Amino acid sequence: MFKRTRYCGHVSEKDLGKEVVLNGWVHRVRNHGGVIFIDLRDREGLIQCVVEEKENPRVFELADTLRSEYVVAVRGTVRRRPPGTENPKLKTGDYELVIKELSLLNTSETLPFPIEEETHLSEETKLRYRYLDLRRESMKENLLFRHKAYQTVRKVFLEHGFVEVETPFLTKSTPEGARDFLVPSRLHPGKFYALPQSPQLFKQILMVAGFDRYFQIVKCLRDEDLRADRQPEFTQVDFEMSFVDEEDVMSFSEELIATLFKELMGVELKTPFERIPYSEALERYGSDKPDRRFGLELIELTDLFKNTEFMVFRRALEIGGVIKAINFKGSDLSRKEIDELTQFVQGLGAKGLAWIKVEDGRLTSPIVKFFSEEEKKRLLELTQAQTGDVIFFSADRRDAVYRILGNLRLYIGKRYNLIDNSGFDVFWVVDFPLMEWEEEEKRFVSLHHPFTSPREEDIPLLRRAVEEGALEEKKRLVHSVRARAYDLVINGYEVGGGSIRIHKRELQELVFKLLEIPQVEAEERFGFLLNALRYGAPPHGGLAFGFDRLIAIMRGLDSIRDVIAFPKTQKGICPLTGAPDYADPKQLKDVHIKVVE
RNA sequence: GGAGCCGUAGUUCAGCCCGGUCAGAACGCCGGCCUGUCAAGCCGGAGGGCGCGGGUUCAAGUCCCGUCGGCUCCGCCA
Repeated sequence: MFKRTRYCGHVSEKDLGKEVVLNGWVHRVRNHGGVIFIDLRDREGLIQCVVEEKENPRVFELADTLRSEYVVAVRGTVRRRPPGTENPKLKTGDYELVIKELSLLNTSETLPFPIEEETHLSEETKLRYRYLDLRRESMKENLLFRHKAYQTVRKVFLEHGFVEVETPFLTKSTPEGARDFLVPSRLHPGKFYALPQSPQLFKQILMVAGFDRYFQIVKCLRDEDLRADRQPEFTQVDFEMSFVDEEDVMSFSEELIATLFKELMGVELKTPFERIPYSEALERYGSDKPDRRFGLELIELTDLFKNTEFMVFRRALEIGGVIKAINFKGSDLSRKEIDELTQFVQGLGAKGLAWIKVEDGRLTSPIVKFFSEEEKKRLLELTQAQTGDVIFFSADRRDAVYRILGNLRLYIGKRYNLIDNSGFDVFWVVDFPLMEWEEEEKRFVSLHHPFTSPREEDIPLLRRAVEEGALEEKKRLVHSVRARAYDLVINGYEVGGGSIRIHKRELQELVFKLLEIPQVEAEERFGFLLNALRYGAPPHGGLAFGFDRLIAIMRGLDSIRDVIAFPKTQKGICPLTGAPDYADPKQLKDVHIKVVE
C-alpha cells in the first residue's frame, strides 16, 4: 500500500502538477464508458479522481470494479479540471486527480443506506450502523466541531489558571437528586458504588484542599428517563473557584461562552448577558428556562376573574390557584386547530382548554356566556385582543398553570413557526428560591442542590423557619429565602447552572435540617463533606455547563444524540452494541448478585 | 407510570379515513450501453407480503384489542 501525502479535502492550487497519494473511501463512481470518475472521500473532504481507458487500461479495469465505500489508495497527478467542468459545490472542485496507480485496500458490502445528507434515517438505523452514519458530512462535522470546542474550552481555562483534575467514577450514592447508576462491589458483598451524577462534592473538596481553581470535562451519569436533550451519560464542563462571589463565576462563564461562540462560529455575543429573575421567567413564560425568541407571553387574569360565575375558574380560585392566558394574536384559528391544541394540553394533564376567539370585535366561545360585560371589557383590555386573536386560558394550581401555558406557548411557537431562528438568546436566570415545598413528599426540597448557599441577608429567615412550628408560616419564611444560584439559558435550553456553595459547616447542617435530612443520614451520606468543612474551607462557588446541549444549540440541532458519537435510544438502549444485556452467571456470582423474577 | 405520532422492498416513503388487481414509487443493488460527469444518463432485471400476536369479516397494510420497537412530550431529571 502507498501512504497518504494529502487529505482529499486538502488538495489545492499548490498541488497542481504534483504527484500526491490519497487514501480514502470511494464515495461515488461514475462510469462513462471510456472514462471513470471516482469521488474519493476522507475526513477532510472529497476530491474527484479520474482515469481514462485509453490512457491507463490496467488501472481502468480495476477502477471499473470499485463500488461505494471501497477503501483505496491512489497515486496520481493533480491537474486543473478542463474549462467548464469545474464543480463549484466542492471545495476541491477546480481540480482533479489523474490516477496513475490504484490499490484496493478493502471492499465493502452493499450499504444499508447511502452515505448522503438527503436521506433522513430512523434513529435506530442511524445508531445500529453508527460507523456509517458518522461518515455522513453533517455528523462528521458535528463531531469535529465538538472536538474544536473541547480545545477552546481547555484553552480558556488554562488562560485563567484553572487546574484540571479527574474525580472518581466509582463513588458513593448521594440522596436527593437523580437516581444513581449502581455498580456492585466484588470485594464487598452487598455493597455498591454509585456512578457520579456530577463531581459536585469532589470539586468542593478540591477547593478545601486549596486548588483554588478547578475544571474538568467529565461524564456524568443519571438513571432517569431520556429526552431529546437528556442522555443517561452526558458531558459537563465543570468548574469551581475559591474566594469568589456570583459575579466572578458569572463573568468567567460569560467569557468562556462568548469565546466559544466567537472562535467556533464567528458570533459575537453581547456581554455581560442579561439577567432575569426566576419569578419573572415563570410569570411571563411559564418556564424557568424560557424561549424568549417569540412573544405569546402569559397574561395574569386572577384578579379580573375573582368574582367569576364560571365554575372552572372559580374552582381554581377556591384551591388558591391562578388564572392566566395567552393571546395568539392574528391566528384566526379554526375549530379543528383549537381542538388540536386542546388535545395537546390534555396530554399535559389539563382537563380541557378554555378559549375565546375575537371576531368582528365580539367574543366567540362556549364559555363567554359565563362572563359579565365588565369582565369581557377588561379581558379585551388586559389581553389587548383584537379581531382574529384567539385567547387560551388556564385556571389551576399555580405550578400547573405555568406548566400548561408554558408548554402550550412552546408548542404554538414551534407549530406556527413563530420562533426567530436567526440568532442566540443568551441570558441568566437568577434569584431562585433556595427551596420549595414538595407537596408529594410533604417537605422542602432544594431547587439546585443542598450545597447551594442562601443569600447572607436571608440566613436569619432560615433560622426562624427552623424554629417555626406553623407550616404555612414556615413555608412563607422558607420560600422567601433566595439562593446564590444562577442558570444560563440559551434559546430555551438550560445549558448551565451553578451557585456559590455553603462553606460553613453550621450553615450546611441548618440546610440539611430544613430539608429534613436527618443528622445521622447526613453524616452517613456526606459526612466527608461536612468533615472537610471543619478544616478551613474557603468561600467558593462554580458552575457546570451541559456540553452536549451547548454543542447541539451551536450546531442548530434539536437532539443531543447528533453531537454524541455513540448515544442511546429513548429506552436507554445502544443499538450498536446491544447494551444493556444480561450478565454471565459467573460474572453475577463474582459480584454477589442474584437476579429474581 | 401516562399522552401523542410512527413501524409497508436494503433505505426513504405512498397506500390505511372510504376492507375486495393495494403490494406501489424513488434511491440503492445486479446486468448491458456510453470519453467529462459530479444526486451522470439510457435500456433491462431481481427484491417485500405490510413489526409481532390475537380478533372481527366471505375477505385485513387497511377495522378492533394486545404487545414490541423508534421518536416527541408530561411525570421524573437536586
